[in-house]
Amino acid sequence: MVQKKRPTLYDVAKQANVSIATVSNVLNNKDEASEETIQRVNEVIKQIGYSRNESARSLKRGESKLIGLIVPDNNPFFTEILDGIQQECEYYDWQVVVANSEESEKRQNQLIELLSAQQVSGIILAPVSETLSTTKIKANAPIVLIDREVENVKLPVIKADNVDGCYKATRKLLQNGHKRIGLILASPGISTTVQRKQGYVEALTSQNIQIDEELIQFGGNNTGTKAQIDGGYQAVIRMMNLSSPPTAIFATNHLLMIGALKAIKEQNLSIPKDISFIGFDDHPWQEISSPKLTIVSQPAFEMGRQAIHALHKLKSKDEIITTSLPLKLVIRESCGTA
Amino acid sequence: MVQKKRPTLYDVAKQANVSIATVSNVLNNKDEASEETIQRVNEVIKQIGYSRNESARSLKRGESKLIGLIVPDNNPFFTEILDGIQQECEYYDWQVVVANSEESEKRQNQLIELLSAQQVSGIILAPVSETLSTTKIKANAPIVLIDREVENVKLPVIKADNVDGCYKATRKLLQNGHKRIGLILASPGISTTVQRKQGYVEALTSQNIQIDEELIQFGGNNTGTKAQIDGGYQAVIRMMNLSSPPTAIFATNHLLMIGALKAIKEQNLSIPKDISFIGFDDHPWQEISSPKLTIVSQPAFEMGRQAIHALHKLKSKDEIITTSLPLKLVIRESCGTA
DNA sequence: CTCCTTTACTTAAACGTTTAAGTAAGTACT
DNA sequence: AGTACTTACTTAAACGTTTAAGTAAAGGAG
Repeated sequence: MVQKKRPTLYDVAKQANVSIATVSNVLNNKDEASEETIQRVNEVIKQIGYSRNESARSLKRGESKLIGLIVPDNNPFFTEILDGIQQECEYYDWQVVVANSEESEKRQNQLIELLSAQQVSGIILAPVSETLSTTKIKANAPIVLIDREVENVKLPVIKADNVDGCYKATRKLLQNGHKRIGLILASPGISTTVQRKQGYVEALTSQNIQIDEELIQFGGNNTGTKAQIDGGYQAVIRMMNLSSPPTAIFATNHLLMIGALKAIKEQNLSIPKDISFIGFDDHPWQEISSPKLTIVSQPAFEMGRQAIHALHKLKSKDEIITTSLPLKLVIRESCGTA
Repeated sequence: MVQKKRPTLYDVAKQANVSIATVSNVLNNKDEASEETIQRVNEVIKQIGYSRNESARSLKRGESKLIGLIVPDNNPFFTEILDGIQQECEYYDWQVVVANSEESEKRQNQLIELLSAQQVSGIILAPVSETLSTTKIKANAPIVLIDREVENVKLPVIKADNVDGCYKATRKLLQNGHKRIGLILASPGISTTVQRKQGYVEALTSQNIQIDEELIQFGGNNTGTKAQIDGGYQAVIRMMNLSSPPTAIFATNHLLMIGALKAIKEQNLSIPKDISFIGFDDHPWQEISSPKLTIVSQPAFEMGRQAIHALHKLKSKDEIITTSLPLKLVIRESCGTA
């Protein structure tokens, strides 16, 4: 694979009869060259097809034009976040390196290292654990947390208002007369789980309904699409086997929801006649599901955008922005009355 | 944002009482140091937490440990490809920069430039147009095409066997007695569209059935999820308004399929009783759709893996690998008899 | 006319690696 | 003992930028 050598500042400088410093100044709009020279240099650049060697620049500057994104998996929620990040990065002329921690803290910390070694300008991190080892947050790039928070760590975080979103969903079911509402949660160790449970609990207690721990099932101790779906499936099976099964179910993430719906279908229960249902995350296929599902919808794209925004503020003004974006309850056809 | 300066080779060298060259050799397993020195250097590295400045290395080597992935959008198919790419990159110690061309050739070529400037070791490209401008394939990084091919370009390409896959799907419908089969295609300008149409045409002509161009509808001239879904929707509407509407429909990508199903539902047609249906791409939610859909399934993850493999072969042996992976027809419940 | 400032540059060092070339000591062979 | 090879290093240059410091010429103020 023979690759032509890319032209350098020297090539441009020679052709334009100036020093490399001048070319560099022109490239960086330093306004220290005459209009005429700027013109000439730019012409040569275009003519010989010069573009900057970013490795050299990064070396000198101590910072590349890359930002890192670390997600625990590539599910559609994080893909939508990536979308938002990419759009916003365009403005800052950043490129995104995506890495997958696979819900492993060890891997996550390796990735922070690897990205730091690339001299990334910043890292957007959806952390896997509740506690980020303090050694690691000294990574040599600024970090913004997304989706999930960690305790005792002073970092910007862009998250959804899980408590409120799940409060609203649960209240909706309560308003429809449900008293026994099954809650399906993901892994206990992450902040979103804690907060989603909290919203559920607050809604019930505000109506003086006792919490029945049997109705709260964790379905996401394992990683991987299949495992998560199965977690949701098993959670429903367990609930429906209770002496007094729920009349409504709230699944608090997308994969859990799919598994839950599968179990409901297999049990020959019809939504919303036999059981009411609220799911999580809106996706195109829901337009054709029947019944159309009432869901809690997350502003994933916007979260991505805001994360970049927060990263920029952190870098330029040392400002720590923490944003909690509202969750929307999209009411469709899956909630009946008890 | 005060960042501690990262330790360099010098820091390691000083502490270990050797020259930076020796440290470098140890780091790169050059086997030119005594066992004792290797030990000592490695200890110092761990102790002071040294890790290589990849910008400096890239500058010297003329190549970074990054590879670029350019996709036309972030739909789940490409996300699964990314998954495969990431898994395989682990082995080569590469990281992935993902960029979105938004189906724009201009943007795509900009991105090739930008990635080249990052000194990427290679680029995996799902090209937007049938013809890649020849100037551009001279990018200073080796390129492997994925999913789509372009004419007259000698590059490795990892694709699905679209002709065969769509032949099989169409034949299935023919075997079930359907004679008027509606085909919904994406944008005419990409190779996958051409090939999927070809598979359909071959299946029909092998049964001596005349092609009715009215039954071949393009739904994907526009970019964006909504637009694609709408394209599938409109395609069905147009078909069903024909004097002699189809008795079966084959939608050749995921978003088109969702739109098509939406239209079918709105027309109060029931699958497979009133109309038979074959879709594209398998995703978790299909487990809970009713009826369960017969679909053509793409090995996206494997395509990602193979792309990295092909890239490596291209770089190390200058070998141009072209792979056409089989498409699988997953038969479920959406095909009835005519 | 002299001095000062501004403009439009140039020079050269530095960023942190890799690597070719050099070296000094030890071992092996004749 | 002399030569040749091996081992285990070191030295120094180079990769392509950015940028602080320097400079020469022109313009303006007094």
